[in-house]
Formats: sequence, structure tokens, C-alpha cells
Amino acid sequence: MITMREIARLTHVSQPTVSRVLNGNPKVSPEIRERVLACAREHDYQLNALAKGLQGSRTHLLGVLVTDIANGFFADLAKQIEVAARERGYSIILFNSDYNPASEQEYLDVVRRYRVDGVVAVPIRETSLQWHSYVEKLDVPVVTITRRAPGLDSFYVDHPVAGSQVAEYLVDRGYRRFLFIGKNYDGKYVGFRQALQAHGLGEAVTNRVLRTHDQLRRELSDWLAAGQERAAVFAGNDIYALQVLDILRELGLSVPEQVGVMGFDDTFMGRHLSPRLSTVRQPTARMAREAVDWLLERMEDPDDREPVDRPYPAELIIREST
Amino acid sequence: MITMREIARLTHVSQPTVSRVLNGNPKVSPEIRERVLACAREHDYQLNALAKGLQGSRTHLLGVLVTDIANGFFADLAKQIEVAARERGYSIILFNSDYNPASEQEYLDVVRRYRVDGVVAVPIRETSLQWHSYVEKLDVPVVTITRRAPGLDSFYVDHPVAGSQVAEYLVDRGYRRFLFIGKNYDGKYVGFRQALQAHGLGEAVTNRVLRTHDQLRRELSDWLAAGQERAAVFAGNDIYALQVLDILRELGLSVPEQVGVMGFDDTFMGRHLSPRLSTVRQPTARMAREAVDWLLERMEDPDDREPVDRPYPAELIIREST
DNA sequence: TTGAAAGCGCTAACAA
DNA sequence: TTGTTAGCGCTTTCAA
Repeated sequence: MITMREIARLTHVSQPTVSRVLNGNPKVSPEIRERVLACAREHDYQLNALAKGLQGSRTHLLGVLVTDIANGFFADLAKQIEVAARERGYSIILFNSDYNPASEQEYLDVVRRYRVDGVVAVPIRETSLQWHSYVEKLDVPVVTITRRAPGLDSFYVDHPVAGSQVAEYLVDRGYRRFLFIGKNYDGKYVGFRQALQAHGLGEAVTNRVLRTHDQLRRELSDWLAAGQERAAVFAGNDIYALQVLDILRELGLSVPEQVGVMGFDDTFMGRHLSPRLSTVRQPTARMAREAVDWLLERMEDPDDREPVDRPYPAELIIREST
Repeated sequence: MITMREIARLTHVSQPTVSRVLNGNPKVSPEIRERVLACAREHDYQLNALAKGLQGSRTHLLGVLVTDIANGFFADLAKQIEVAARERGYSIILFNSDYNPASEQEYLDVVRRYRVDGVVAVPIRETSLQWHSYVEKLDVPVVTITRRAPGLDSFYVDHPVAGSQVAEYLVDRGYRRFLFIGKNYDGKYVGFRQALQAHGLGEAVTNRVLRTHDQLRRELSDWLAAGQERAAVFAGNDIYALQVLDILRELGLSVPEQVGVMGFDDTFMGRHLSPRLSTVRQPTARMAREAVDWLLERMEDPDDREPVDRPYPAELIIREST
């Protein structure tokens, strides 16, 4: 591939002059500018981003770390981040931790090797001291997205708040027994439970972790058999909700008449399921855009050391399943 | 961040010696090795991949271009590629063309700027001369994945063949009228139509492009009204199929009794839809792994100029919707 | 086994 | 306005 030095040789100017032309520096005579540009075009010159990055200036690379891109929500998030970044002249190095802490840590090393200018990350355990210390160790700005990491720049929908919104809605709708599908330290569950406790329904809520479809069916069926009150299942994400709907169909229960189902993430799919899925929407595009913008600002003056905590409102999307 | 030169200073050796130690060159005395490694560990040394890449050796970066990462199938594909690449010490720069040819071309320039070692791509129009010329111009190996690009390295499921498999199956199942959802130049449709023609059913098949949900409902309802024979809809992907199922439900038609529905891609979702979706599975993980392997081989000896054409078998997954 | 020197392709500082 | 020089952090000769 042709280099600046080569173009310089061909156009009989110095290599830094070529650099000036190609970088739009106005202090170059029009004739030279033309000659150089013509030559660059002719040979299809492409800047060597590695050499430029080596200068200590910008690499124009952003690291993006998600837990699982195969999940529609994160796929969409990654897409939005990529769009926002590209509009600002940045490219994306993508990484998938797959909920594996070792991978997560390894990736943060890779990110440093490539001297990315910043990182947008969905950590596995955002509240852990580990995440905090990883981020501190990195010498580039990191924003945590869709999760709240105390003391670090975070752009997120407040999961406990969203969980409590769901609780309020379901109680209002007449549900009196609740099963959450997901980990018990999930913020959504924490908020969900708290709100239910405030309604005196603290005993009526529990959770199950989704391991296999068959196991979930057994657990769900047992749980349903264990009480009489109007029951609702709050799934930690739309994919879980899809499986819950499937299981309820297998069990011959009708939704929402016999059991209510609430999803989370507002994946495209939910809008066309049967019944159409009630769920919680996050303002993904806005979060992604603002997180990237903030990252770029942080790069400008990294000394501006006040971590930003930016919660976004979740929106209940009520369809047919509750 | 600490550099080799700095480690050299601290351990009283020359910088190239540090390089040797860190690269596992055996011709270094054990004492020095220890000292250097200890120092590197202590200061959490990370190689500057830009400087290394600048040497003209490897950047250990792979470009991945997909048409739409928000589509579950491509998200999964990207994930598999990333996994395969990382196992081999490569990182991924991701790009989304969003079916926009300008973006596609722009990305190929970005890829060159970062001097990636290779590219795995899902082109927008794989048969176009444009794609061919883009790839030729790039000075790194490119493999086309999930599409067959004549004359270029391609790892794909043969869409026309898959389309004809679907046709054979549906005819065998007793269907006699067929609607394909997707573009008329889609390979699946081409093969689908041809196989139907061979059965004397060439007049009984047509296609519709999915623009909006409402429009599709009108078109689908009109098409269903226009004939008596047993009808099947072949959706270009599972997401279309999801929407078709939804529309048929709206129209009060039961699947598969009144209309059959076939998807494509075997997205996770399909397994839990109601009715569970019959679809076509591609061996994504295998394709991804082998494409990456081939790419790495190509890098070793780029002179080996015989383009590989690697078709994979599609697998019909028959569930409840046909 | 180790070090000195050169150079990858670029930017930045300084001179002319 | 243009050119000269230096240097980013590494790898790669070539000597010692």
C-alpha cells in the first residue's frame, strides 16, 4: 500500500507536506495541494492508522465490551454504539465476555494493547470491586452502559427502579403472587421485591434461575401449584419471557388469564409473539449516543474527574401478556 | 503505560533484550529473563500492538463486516467468528453495513487503514462486480461468508439449493401454492421457484417484499384469497416468519392447518414460538470457524491463489408450522 | 547471549 | 509556505 513518503517522492515535495495536504492543513499552496491529492487518489492512498496512533495522538478506536451479542438487546446496543461512534469517526473493536470474568479481564488487556481511545462496557458484575479496579487500572476513559457502577461513569436504566415499576403495575393489575426469572442479585429483582414488600407482598415473591427449559418447566409448574392467588412471572429478559410463554402453553395455561408474563428489554420479537409481550423498554439509542459523546468529551479533558451518573427512565410497554 | 525501553532501563539491559524475553526467545540468560519478566509483571506491561503492527508483521486484527448485527442470525455469526478468532489470538473490528452500499465501501477503507490481517464479510450483493472489485483492491485476504461470491473465497450455505430443499419438502407435504417473503433476486427464491417449476408449479409461486407490517397483511390476505389450493409461506428469514405468524393469527388463520409457514436461519426464538417454527438451519459455528482458519492460512501464503468455494449443507428443521 | 543501529509511517517542532 | 529533524514503541538485522 502506498505511503506518504512515496507520494512525496512522486510529487517532488517533502513527506510532511504530504501529511499537511492530506490532513487539510490550509498552509499549502494550491498547486502542491492539487498535485498531492491527485496522486493520493490515483494510488488509492489509505492512511496507516497504526502509525498515526503510535504518535500518541488518537487511535480512533473504541473498545466495546458486551456480555452476549447473540442476545438481541445487546446486539441492538452494539449496533447503536457502532453507529454513534462511526458518526464521530471512530471504529469499534468488539468483545463478548459471555458472562465469563476471565474473558472480561483478558479483553481489557487487549483493549490496552490496541491503545483504544475509550471503552464502552457492559460489565458482568458492575457493583464488584473487581470491575472498579479494572477500570481504575485502565488509562483510558471507560463508560459503563446499561449498568450502574457506583463511582464510575454510568449510563443506565436503573434496574431496581424499573423492577419496582413492574411491581407497582402488576399489583395494580391485580396480581398477588410473583416469580422472577433471573439471579437474585439482579437489580430488577431487588427493586421488584422491595416494592412488593412495601405492599405487604414480600412473602409472595421468589426467583428461579433459568438453566434448562425442562428444569424451568418443572419449577414453574411446582411454583404455580403452590398457591392460589393470581400469579405473574417477571422474566429477566425477553428471551426468558419467550421460554416462559412456551412453557405455559405446554402446561395448558392461558396468558394473561391464568398467568401474567412480563418481559424486559423490548426486543423486536416481543411485538409479534402470541400473546404480544408486555415488557420494559430502555432508551437504547439515546443511551448509546450519549455514552459515546461523553466518552469523547472525557478524552478531551480527562482531568475533569467527576464521575457522571446518568440514569434513564424505563418505559413500561403494556401489550397482551399481562 | 510502561514501554520496553523503560523496562530495559529499570533492569539494566537493552531494549531488544526485553523484546526477546517478552516474545519468548530462548536465547536469553535465565537471570535476565527473570528480572525482565518480574519488572514487566510489576508494572503491568502491555505490548503496544500499534507499534508491533507498524513493523509490517501482523496486527492480529480481523475485520468483520455484516449486513445487520441486530438480526439474531448475524449476531450469532459475529459471535462465532469472534470466538474462533480469539482462540487464535485475533481481535475483531466490527462493522455493520445496514444494507447500505456506501457504508460497505467506507468500511473496507477503514479496514485498510487499520491494516487488519484479514476480513470476514457478509456482502450486500455478493454476485455484483462491485463486490468482486472491492475485494480485489484490498491487499489482505477476504472471505465471503454465508454468501457465495463467484471467484472469491466463499463459505456458505447454497441458498438456491436450500430453497429447492424447502420446495421439495413443501410439495411433499401437500402444499400447492407458495409465497416467498423477500427479494426476487434472493438465491433462496431462485432455487425455490426452479424446483417448483420442475414440479409444474411454476405458476403457483410468487414473492412479496416486506416493507411494513400492515402492508404485508394486506398483501398476504389478498394472496390467500386469490386461490384455493393448500398454501405455504416461505419467509426469507425467521424474523419475517415471526411477522407472518402474527399476521395469520390476526387474520384468524391457523398454522399449519390452513397455511404453512417456513422460516430461515433457525434463530433461537423459532424453537419457542407458537406454533414452533419449521425453518432451515445453517451450520454457523462450523462455517465461522473454518472461514477464520482458512483466512489465517491465506495469510501464511497469499500466493496460493486458488479461490476456495465451500458450500455447507442446510438442514431442514421441521417443527410445527408446516 | 547481548547490544547497537536502523527503520516501519506517521506527526510535531523548528528552521528556513 | 515548505523542508529538516526527531521520535512514537516496537522488530530486525548485524556485530560483538
